[in-house]
Amino acid sequence: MNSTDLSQNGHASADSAVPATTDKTPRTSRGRKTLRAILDAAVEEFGARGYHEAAISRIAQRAGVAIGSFYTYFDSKEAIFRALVADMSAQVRDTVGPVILAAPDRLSGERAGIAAFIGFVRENKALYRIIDESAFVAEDAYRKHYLDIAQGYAASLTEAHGRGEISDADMEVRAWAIMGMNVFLGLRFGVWDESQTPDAVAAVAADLISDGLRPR
Amino acid sequence: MNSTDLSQNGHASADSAVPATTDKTPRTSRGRKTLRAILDAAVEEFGARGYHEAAISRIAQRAGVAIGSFYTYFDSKEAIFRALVADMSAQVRDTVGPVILAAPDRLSGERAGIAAFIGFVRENKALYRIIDESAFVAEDAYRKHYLDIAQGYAASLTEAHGRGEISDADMEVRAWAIMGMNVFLGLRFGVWDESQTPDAVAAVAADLISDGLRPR
DNA sequence: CTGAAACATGAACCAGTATTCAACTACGGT
DNA sequence: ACCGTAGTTGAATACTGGTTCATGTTTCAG
Repeated sequence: MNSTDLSQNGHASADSAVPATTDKTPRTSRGRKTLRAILDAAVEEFGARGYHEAAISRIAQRAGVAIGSFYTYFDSKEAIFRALVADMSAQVRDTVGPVILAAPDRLSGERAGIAAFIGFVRENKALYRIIDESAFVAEDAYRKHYLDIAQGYAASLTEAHGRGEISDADMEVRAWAIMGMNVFLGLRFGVWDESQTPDAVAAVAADLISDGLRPR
Repeated sequence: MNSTDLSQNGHASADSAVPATTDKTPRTSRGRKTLRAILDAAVEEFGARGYHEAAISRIAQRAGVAIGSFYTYFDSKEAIFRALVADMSAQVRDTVGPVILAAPDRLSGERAGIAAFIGFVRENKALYRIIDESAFVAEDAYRKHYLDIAQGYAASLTEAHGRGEISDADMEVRAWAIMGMNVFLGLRFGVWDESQTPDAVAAVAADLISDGLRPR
């Protein structure tokens, strides 16, 4: 269910006379198992109730541990939330990115990417409740998430242009435009309503991205 | 700064043996002035700190009234937030909609619409902190906002297709795609960074919508 | 086996703040 | 000028839930 480190001490501190932010990484396998349980419970809880309605006590309960144990692994409610944001962010990139690159050309890649994203969303409904809500809870993490994706996206669009696969224009603006498209389609046709197949939605969207609205 | 009713009693109740939800609409000009002050203060407070960090006491302070006065006009924190969501929602529609329709044809309308939206966002930075956060505070209001816009958008796209101005495809998907585009561009180039002109961004986005990425 | 480090426990603490309410003042029609 | 209604006030109330901590248990290297 997760993929990256999930550590909260982003900066691996070496110097430390004062106990710094005590390292909370588990050292035994029992610890790792408990951490995993807390993390999974947190995704459920935040996903179901959102950040502010979510309660540490309830996360602990879902995980089957005492409240105190939560604080053995995380410094605060915000800390675990940030860890989840970083993790989900990586998951999205690791899931959708490769799909786009694997396509024979950029235009078909876009289509596959949208379908993959919608599919991912359906399997991970908590995504919006975590990443999007981070805009109001941990704005820096939110910005980093989209800025990182947009940057990578713009770079690969520029490459595609170099290969003559797409026309020229400001790739950053395009990256943000396409990203927004994906996010909204994911919300509407991934979270709110699953009556259409991801492929059907992706086909329409990819067509829009490829050829625009202008009649043939 | 506002535009619609802002009443919280959406359903104008006529029958009422029990004082129902006491009508809080101001009756005197003094009352209207105070309400206005509270509303403006609330936009500031919510805009600056987000829903949960915002405090009624602080809104009252900003408005220069006592806490009790707040409750003379609103039943709760959520009530005023919902009123603001509805109001901003209407403002966006009333600002951007006409711009699109005023254009000679749909494609140039899209461009003008995007520019208008980014411009609006720059003048109303609290927009995202209110409408987007409503997804986590008053989800029904959030859904209504986007569902309403998308519906109107899809309908007008269908008309444009009828006039032969745009190609055929699922207009609802297209509406959501374009809406997402706008929202993200507004956030990135309206709220986060104003180094580019709305027109420049709109030009790139409109070009994408009109002709797609495919090279000429 | 053994002791120190890891880990677990949950009652108690505490800070923040939404909401209430009883007393008071200004307004506007007559 | 007078009175009922609208509006104002802010201290007190009530409650929620994040965080701490002293105590107890498990793990594991030596």
